Amino acid sequence: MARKEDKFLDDFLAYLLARASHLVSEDYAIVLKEAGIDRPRWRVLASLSDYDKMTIGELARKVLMKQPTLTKVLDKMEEEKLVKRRHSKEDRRAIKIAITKKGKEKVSKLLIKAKKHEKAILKNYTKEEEKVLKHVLRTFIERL
Amino acid sequence: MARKEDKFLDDFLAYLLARASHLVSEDYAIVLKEAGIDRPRWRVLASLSDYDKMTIGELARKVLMKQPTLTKVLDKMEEEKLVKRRHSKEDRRAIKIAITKKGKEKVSKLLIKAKKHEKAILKNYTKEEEKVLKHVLRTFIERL
DNA sequence: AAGAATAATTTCATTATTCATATATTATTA
DNA sequence: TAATAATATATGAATAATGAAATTATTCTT
Repeated sequence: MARKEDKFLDDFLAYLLARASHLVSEDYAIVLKEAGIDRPRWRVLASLSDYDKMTIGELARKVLMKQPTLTKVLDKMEEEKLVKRRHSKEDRRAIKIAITKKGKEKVSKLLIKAKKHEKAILKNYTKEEEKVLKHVLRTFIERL
Repeated sequence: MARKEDKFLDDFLAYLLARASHLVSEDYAIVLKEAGIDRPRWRVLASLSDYDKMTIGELARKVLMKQPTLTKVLDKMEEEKLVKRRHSKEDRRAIKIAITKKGKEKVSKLLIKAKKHEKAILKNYTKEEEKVLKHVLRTFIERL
């Protein structure tokens, strides 16, 4: 058996993505564990640090969870005072999720660590490679 | 709010990977559903189509599952006659998993469809972009 | 205003996942 | 070589995730 690329999986995009994603986020999971937070919560807080006051539906798409799953995560996070629920003014069916002060404090340190972690992972690649990688991933997300 | 890249998540590698991976594999899940197979089984069969007779531990790493999870998946797949267990000759603690004729038949059509699906996803990108993307992903996997 | 659609929640049954541990085997080492 | 450690897999119980309905409240369409 010669080159890896001759194998199906080692040249299969969906697999390369899944595996790379899995490894990268598993690697960062150590940081999360130290901070005493799990992945769903981290994702919610990180999302809210970009877009505060999303509806639950919007947030569910961002964090790659099903809506009923997210509802339950938010129940716990609300109890822990990391997020708040507010009825949307525009659409009173919808609920806007906002991050609390406590939530912001928790996430701000993690954001810095996350960026450091990413830098470490990308240090062996050129700026150009990083640019292509992120561009392609970003456009996948837009198109799919 | 200007560009997406100014947001944390939209420039955060782990998130871009997770989301792209999620979307790509969700898109292919339609094909799997039609074929009446679920993701764990598909991953096992696809892995075995490259490397037949892996031990359970090796396979678990390939398919991104914990060993106990995989053992249970294999129990079902063995019952369905998609795979076989054999004691390893070199190490009698270990068990080698082999794909059966039925398993091969099942997976061969899916491999073709998977490649088609990938081609469709990548059609908007240059060969060079595809090369960089896969190279970076592959080296993540090797290094992490 | 009626009916369809949407947002979120709740419930329930099913299935999956994890953790810790058990068993068998192999490797190490004193 | 006997004891100990390490490895590969299996198992069982506890926990969690998922999917599919049914529910409530609200908004949109005509």
